[in-house]
Amino acid sequence: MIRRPTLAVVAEAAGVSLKTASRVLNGEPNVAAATRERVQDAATSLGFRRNAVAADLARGGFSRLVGFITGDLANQFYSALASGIERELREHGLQLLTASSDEDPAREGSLTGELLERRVGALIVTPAGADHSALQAEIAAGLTVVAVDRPAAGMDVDTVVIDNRGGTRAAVDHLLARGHRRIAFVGDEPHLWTYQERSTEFLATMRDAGVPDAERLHRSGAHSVAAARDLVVELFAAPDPPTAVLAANNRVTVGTLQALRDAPGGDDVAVVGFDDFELADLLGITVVAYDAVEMGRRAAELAVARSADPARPVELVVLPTRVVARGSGERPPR
Amino acid sequence: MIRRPTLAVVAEAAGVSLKTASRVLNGEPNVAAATRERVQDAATSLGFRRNAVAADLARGGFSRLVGFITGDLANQFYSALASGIERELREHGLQLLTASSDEDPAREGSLTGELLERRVGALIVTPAGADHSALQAEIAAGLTVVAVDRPAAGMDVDTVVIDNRGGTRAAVDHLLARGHRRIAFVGDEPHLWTYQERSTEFLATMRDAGVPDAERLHRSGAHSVAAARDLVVELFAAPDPPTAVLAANNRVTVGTLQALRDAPGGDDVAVVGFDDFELADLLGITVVAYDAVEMGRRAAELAVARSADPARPVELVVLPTRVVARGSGERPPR
DNA sequence: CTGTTAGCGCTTTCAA
DNA sequence: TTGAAAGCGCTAACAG
Repeated sequence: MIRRPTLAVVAEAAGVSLKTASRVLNGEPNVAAATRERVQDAATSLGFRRNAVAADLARGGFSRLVGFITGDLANQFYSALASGIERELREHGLQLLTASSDEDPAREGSLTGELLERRVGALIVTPAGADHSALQAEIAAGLTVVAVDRPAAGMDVDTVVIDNRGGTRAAVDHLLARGHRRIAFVGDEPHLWTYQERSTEFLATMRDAGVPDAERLHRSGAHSVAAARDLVVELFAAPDPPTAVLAANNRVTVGTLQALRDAPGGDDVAVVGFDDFELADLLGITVVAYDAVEMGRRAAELAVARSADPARPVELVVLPTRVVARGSGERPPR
Repeated sequence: MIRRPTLAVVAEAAGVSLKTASRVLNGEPNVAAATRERVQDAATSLGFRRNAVAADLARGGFSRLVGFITGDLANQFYSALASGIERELREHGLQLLTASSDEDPAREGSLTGELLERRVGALIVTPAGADHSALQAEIAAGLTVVAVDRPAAGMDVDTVVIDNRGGTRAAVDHLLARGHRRIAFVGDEPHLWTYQERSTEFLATMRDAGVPDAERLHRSGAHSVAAARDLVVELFAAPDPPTAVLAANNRVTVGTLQALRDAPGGDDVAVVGFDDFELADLLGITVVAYDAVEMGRRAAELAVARSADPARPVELVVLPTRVVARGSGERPPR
């Protein structure tokens, strides 16, 4: 492997000291124009490329990298986050280091370790585990941590989430306004924070509307499309079935649609799904939508802000949601 | 910001030399068990965390980072690639640095530069631009480059692609076998390599089947869902319309479905789409599918292999595709 | 089995 | 406006 020219080589070629070359290549002021030009020429002709590894080491402290630890990069939602994060970081000359935890808390821990070894200046996390005590120590040592999509249990860090409660309430109101009373709620695993928010608000909204016994049509545990489908099939096999379904996330929505497609009269059931998805438009599915890319961008923004000013107050950003009516949610009760 | 303990501090606390501490913490052999334990204890009690930045610099050459430059991380397909890459890299103790080019060649260039400054050991690229001459010099300097999804024009590097031609032929044969002759092809921008492969093979397969004038129903330029929809509407407004459509990628497939939904008799038209997508199953769309995560994994594998042995012959990996019949592609011609 | 001595390529005082 | 010298925290010979 061919050696790359170092700053020293460039300096020598330009007939200046190492420091002067450094000044020029970093765009620092106080260099004579002629000198500047000489250095620049030498650098380009030698094919010089600064070594960011060495630069970060010499500067001490943190590297110009930011880590993002997430459940599964292949997941539409997380990759939208990553995209927003990366874009914002780039504006600030930072680079993004991504790592997938597969939603496994143990793995989340080891990934955190690896990123810390790389001396990331900030860590953006979609917290999977419940115990982040290890991170606490790091925060004390000056590490910036930002939680995105859900809060980090027991940690007082900057956080970006969407308005889960408001979105849920809007969705339920949307259905109530069209005359539905027997509205089913189908949610993911109960230990998930987003589930809890949505579930709680569903029940509260129903109660506020004076609908008794909303729990009867309230289900959880639909972590996969298949599980959601089964749950919905079951709901419609029972007496006094729902006339509308609020699917608490996009996987549940798909499962619900599968179940309704095969059920007699399934076409008449109103459906509102939480989370937008690519073909919801084509399928005419009414959803509670929000901007995941923006969510990532805001998280990165917070990370940058805190790195710059560690003393600033901890911030909680709540992004809005909106109901996008596409047909499925506007059907009247049978 | 609190200072982190360095190796020297750990060594001192354990009463050994710096090098011995280094040996223990890197799991190198030839250390007495007692010493090992002493060092390990000191490290944990001090909360030591090795500095990968310093380690990489000391080792010289490349860092243990691999860069991935891609069109748009928010895109389902690219994020699947990223996911596969990241997983494979982790197996080898490497970390992934991602960057989105927005399919802009200029941006691709500057991102390349930034990653090179970080001294990435390899660069995995979905080449957007046509001119990679800058990269050529880097390859000569020992950089490993792997192209994924499409070849890098004019560069002789390891490459992972899918069998675009085989997939196209299989799709066309699938339709021909059901009696279709008036088969339309709707493709993306003609300058895209994948378009060219699919387009060419479509025409060749039609010719081989003895279908004259296949060009009549052959269209390109559908870079967005809307453009695809318009193109399909147009095809069906003309006399002697197709009885089947081969949509050359998933965006085109969606546009095609939108157009057919609104067209009289659109339900009878057979549709096969290139690229699988999340709800194809629910919608009953027959597609040419392949494994994007695996594609990423293979690319990372090649990157690792070449870094280990720069002299190995350049490899071209062609991943298989398969037709997944779900209904839309099995309709007979009217 | 363990330690000593040089750097890696850059930034950063502090002088000149 | 420019330069000299001292590290950043670690690895890598090479000795003992």
